[in-house]
Amino acid sequence: MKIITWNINSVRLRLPLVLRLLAEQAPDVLCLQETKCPDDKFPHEELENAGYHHRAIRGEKGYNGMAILSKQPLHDIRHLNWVGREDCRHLAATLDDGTHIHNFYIPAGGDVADPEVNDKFAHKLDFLDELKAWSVDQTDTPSILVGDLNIAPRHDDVWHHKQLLKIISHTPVETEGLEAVMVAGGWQDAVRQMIPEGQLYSWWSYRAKDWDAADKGRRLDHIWVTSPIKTRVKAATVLRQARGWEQPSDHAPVIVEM
DNA sequence: ATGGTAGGTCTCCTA
Repeated sequence: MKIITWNINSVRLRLPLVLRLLAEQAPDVLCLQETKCPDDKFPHEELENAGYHHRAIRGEKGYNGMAILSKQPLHDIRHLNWVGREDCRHLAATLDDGTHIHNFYIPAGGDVADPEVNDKFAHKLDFLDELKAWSVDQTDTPSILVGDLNIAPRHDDVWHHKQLLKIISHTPVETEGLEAVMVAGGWQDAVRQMIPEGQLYSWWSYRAKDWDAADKGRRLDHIWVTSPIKTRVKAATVLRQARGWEQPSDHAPVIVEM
């Protein structure tokens, strides 16, 4: 089984890229974030024709938005509200074999790394606290957590550790917070399980003149599994070339095979 | 220290 997570940054604008990914990679399950698409405008027909007959969607106008596209049935489609909000940052479903899939879009957190003056950063830290508390109950279930977590936890998940210590996505309070979530849930980083060494990124800013040459990336997108299924992880890849496709997302797809 | 790009929507917000 192959699962892919991708922050698509508008599923309608980039539908051709989604179809290309599905054709080239043929994942069993594709989890999208930032669809920016209300449910009544979701491009069902094209995805149905691509063979993804099972779709869970949860969108809103303009911001956020989640989707799970699958070749196999999706059961018990559900979501939780986080930090007392109803924004579309979580969507979950269960596969035939009982594996739970949780698709997340953690708040980016704004620019100033101080929760006292930056409400968006406070929101992000509150989200992490709730994720930690929720994770305690996931340890014994066969679960996969994927998504744009907007945190690059390791030194080699960013292009320059020291230069990014005060930059949101790599501040100690975030990286330690994410580590606490992993410990609480017994989550295993499936990508680093397969690629334990070296620089690895899944996001490159639109603002760079030449993202590929500069290569100032961060690993913001993740695929985790709980302990009961960690030995099933067989391969992991970041599809870096998708960042170079025509009119790309600023995120590359992250792929795990189990 | 600064400004750089992109998408959606209604003039600016979020990333």
